[in-house]
Amino acid sequence: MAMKTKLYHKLQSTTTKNPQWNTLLRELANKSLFTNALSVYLQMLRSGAFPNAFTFPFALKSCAAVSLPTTGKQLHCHIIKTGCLLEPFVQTSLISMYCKCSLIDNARKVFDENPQSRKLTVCYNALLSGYALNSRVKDAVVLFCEMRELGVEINGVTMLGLVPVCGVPGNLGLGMCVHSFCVKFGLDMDSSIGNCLLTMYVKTGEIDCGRKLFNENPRKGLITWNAMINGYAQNGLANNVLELYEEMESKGVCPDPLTLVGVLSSCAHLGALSVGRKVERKMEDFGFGSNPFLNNALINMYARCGNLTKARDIFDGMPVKSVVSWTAIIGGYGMHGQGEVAVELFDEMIRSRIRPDGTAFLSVLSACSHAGLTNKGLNYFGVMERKYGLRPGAEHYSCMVDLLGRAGRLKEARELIESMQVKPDGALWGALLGACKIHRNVELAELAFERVIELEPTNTGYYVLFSNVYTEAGNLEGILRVRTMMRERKLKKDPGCSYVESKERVHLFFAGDRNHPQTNEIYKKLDELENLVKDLDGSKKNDHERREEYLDSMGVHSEKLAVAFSLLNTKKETEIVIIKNLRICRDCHLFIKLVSKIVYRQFVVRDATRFHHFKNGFCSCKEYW
DNA sequence: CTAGGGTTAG
Repeated sequence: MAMKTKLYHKLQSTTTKNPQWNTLLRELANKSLFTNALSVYLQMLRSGAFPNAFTFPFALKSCAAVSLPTTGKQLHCHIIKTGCLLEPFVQTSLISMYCKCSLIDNARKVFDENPQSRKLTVCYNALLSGYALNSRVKDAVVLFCEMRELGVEINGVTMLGLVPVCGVPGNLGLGMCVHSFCVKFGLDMDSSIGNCLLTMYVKTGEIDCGRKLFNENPRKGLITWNAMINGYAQNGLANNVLELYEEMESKGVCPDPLTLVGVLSSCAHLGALSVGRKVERKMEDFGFGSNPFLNNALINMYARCGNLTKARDIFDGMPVKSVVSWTAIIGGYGMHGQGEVAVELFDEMIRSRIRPDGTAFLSVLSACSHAGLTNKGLNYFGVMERKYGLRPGAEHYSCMVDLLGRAGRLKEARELIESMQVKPDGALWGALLGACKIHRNVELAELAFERVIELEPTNTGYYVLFSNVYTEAGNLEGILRVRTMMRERKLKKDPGCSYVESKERVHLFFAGDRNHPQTNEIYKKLDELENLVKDLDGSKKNDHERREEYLDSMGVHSEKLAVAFSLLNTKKETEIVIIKNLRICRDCHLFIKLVSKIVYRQFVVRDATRFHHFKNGFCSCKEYW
């Protein structure tokens, strides 16, 4: 009897206290102070107060936000003990928490074990968004069909869960089907769903469909602009990004960090340093200076635009460096041939207990391959799977083939290809083909070429590369065969070009180009340079190199024009961005290297091959000749 | 006093 009274009193006192605890918890959770909210929850338990159906949603939300699955499971136990599981609010939060902690099977179990879930739209919505989060396309679709069969009400939030599921390449059919559902339910005019559909289209690569939705949207919000800008950015349409960003500013829409991330990433692709600098200033004006996403994007932008010092400063100044920050700076050093620094940084990252992921490994492998650190690269490649359980993807294999191939270890490169589990892609055979060109292995080049054009039949760069293998072997018949092949397939080599950014403008050159207003000056300068270079390096050349030089002096490569232009118009280290089908040729590389020795000027050469979207003519100030 | 949702970096 005494016990009963004691318990009764305790319950009495705690029930009166509960609302206070709950209020505190709610306030913290709403202010995104999730860790604090969770410690308040623990304090509450210690003080003897009982959590109730009003407590759990906030505790679960906090748990989901900071992704603490263990705490989440404990909460689940408390919910069962207090008998709150049947509360719809609690149940939904619980499902959502498991989804956000990537414990989707636990979420499903909660859903299945409580028959009333199947009557509640909110429970379905929580689970559906969980499938979306974990990209379980099929499960999401099945769940949606089940809702329709059972006649569960479908609302806007349901579609917000379902639409992003379709945002994977190759799922356009499904995406359009879901889009038509939105129209059918009259939900497509909802601004959130409109944004979601837009994102879905750009993620499937249907950028034009996305743009159509964007244009048709009468009430574009910040998120709409961001979705379109980042959609362009993710599809490599950097010039469209800058154009749209300008339009956005002219309409007086204020950017947020997400906008600027997309813009910076496009500046990085284009080498548009001056626009990038403007964005950096804007970032500071708006007080986004310490946003980690933006700082990572800035590191990448400066690194790709050749200013490694600045990139390093930003990196060093970041109080918390994520694996993305490390990858950006490692990639930056790798890109500029400073493989040793890249490797050191990678090791330092591991020492500071940041776990590398696939992309981080890719950056260090590529750094090794460019700097000729073959054995280091092989070592990392081994560690990647053995120690970190990361299965190498096709891109890692391409990098390794490049690494081995450049070092002349063609046999090993070939063996690696034969041993790999993933399906080889074009880049992989292309890397082998490139290596065959360097090391003059015609036989293996023929095999690599055969494979690469099966996968990328319209990539003219590979035809040219292969024909150069024959050129070097003096095989005229081979050259002719490749040319015929190109003609039959109606392939024309895209003209390569190079550009230099100067005074807010992009100055673009094609080979033999005479369109630039300063053409005469540029050619005069180039002539001067060619002579200087010949004098400097003429003595120690073998016949082969002499012949190449001769062939080279026949053509005015776009790189050379860019170098001459930059000497005439810019004062400091200049970045020359090269857009060719494959990569800068050896001769131009040599030319630039020698010129920089003669004139004591650094040139940063960046190959933007994969991002050439110049067809619409980007220029940072919209003037373009 | 309570649940489900849209746009970011390497």
